[in-house]
Amino acid sequence: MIFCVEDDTAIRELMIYTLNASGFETLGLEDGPAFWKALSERTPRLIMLDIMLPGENGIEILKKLRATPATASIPVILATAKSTEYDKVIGLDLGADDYLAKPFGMMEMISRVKAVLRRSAPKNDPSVLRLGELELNTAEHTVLSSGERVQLTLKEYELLLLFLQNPRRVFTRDQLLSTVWGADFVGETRTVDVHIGTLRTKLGKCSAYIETVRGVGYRLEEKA
Amino acid sequence: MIFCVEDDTAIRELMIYTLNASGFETLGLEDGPAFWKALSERTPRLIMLDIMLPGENGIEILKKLRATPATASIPVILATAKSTEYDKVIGLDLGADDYLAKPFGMMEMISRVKAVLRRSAPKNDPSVLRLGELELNTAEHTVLSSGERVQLTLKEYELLLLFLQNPRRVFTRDQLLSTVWGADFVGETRTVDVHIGTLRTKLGKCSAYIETVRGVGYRLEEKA
DNA sequence: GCTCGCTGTTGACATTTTCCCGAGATTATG
DNA sequence: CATAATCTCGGGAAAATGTCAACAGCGAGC
Repeated sequence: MIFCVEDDTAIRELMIYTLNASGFETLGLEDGPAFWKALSERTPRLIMLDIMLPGENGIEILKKLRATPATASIPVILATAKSTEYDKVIGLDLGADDYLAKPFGMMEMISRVKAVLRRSAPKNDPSVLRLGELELNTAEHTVLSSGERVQLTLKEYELLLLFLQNPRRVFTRDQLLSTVWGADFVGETRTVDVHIGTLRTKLGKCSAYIETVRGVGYRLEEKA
Repeated sequence: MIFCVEDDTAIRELMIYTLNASGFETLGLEDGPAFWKALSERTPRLIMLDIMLPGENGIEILKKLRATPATASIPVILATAKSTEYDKVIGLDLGADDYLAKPFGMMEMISRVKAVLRRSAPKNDPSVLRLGELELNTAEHTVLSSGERVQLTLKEYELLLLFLQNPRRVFTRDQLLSTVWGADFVGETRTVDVHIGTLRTKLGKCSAYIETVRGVGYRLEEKA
């Protein structure tokens, strides 16, 4: 998820359209209040931040972000029409990760977005999959249920990974067997039941997320 | 140490002068051969790379740098007079960390250098790595476990270094082999087990930090 | 040039953990 | 309430890992 903070609707829509077309889920925000509200609900991988905003300007927002530990490491690309060198210096010394001077081409924007994401990948993108209170980290191979670390065996982990990669999708036992165990696996479909069982036990509270679809298979879904 | 690769002597001297004045030790190189020779003797924290060079151009140099594990993570700032969007795209997509279009001001250059160094600092800089009661000093090539000096062999040291540089991250045996032993190593993955074993023995108390992830590999983590 | 000692590698074997399957218990559905 | 599907339990099998010891390669020092 990328946040795009830009007050000019036409530019914002163009940016969002382009980012989406490049495969980035994007949320457009038109000013400071909208941005802070969105930030309280989710954490973006990257923030495109216009300096010239009505009310609170981009520089102030960037300062606050950097001063807060929880948001200090979110990459920020500053975008603005004030392309004098002075402003570039100010922006970069505040800890912006990159800078775009208007008018900028959409191709360049995408390139810079990719470059910044690539740089920050090792730190900020530990490949975390989340659903409700469930969290799975592929880099660390760890799973948290309601914030608590859960020890899973390989098969349990791979099952959960598959479910988290395809939330709400129903998998038959055969599909699970061929995906997790391998296409050449020969054995009972009961094996799946057993592992689902142990997985549920270990997940505790979050076990409710794993839903049995009678006569079909299983599905992962966040319960209200 | 910053490498400044630029064929125009006047510009190169100006850049070196400014970087030095800002407290950065700088080495100027005028072309590809001079650069590769210098690189073989020392590893810079940052490379300022002109795209337009006689002979081997900057893009080619950047490609080679990124393709070699030992140099892949050295930050590179591309500098060039070819400020068309096309070239920016090429440069950034190749993994340049930033881009300077000539003519650029020296203030902006310094700002970008600082910004890039700040971003890469956490990865490239520290000479002392710590995790819980474990301490590794890359400058002295020493390791302390619970305050006591531990004598490690080269492979053990390099394994521990890799783990400390990526705490909590899981490495498969193959990843460890290709990173520590080299991509061209041919041999059993068992070798890793044995070294992990000796490493654990030597680390004493801190051996508990090295966690086995069954079916996957190993991970370094501080236990609660 | 030779030996000694250390590092790194490998195979064999021990140990631990995970996995699979059968069968009875339990639950949803109509 | 009957039926079919699913859940659960425990033992034995299989796989992964830990450990040990032998051997090769290399450099230091004599």
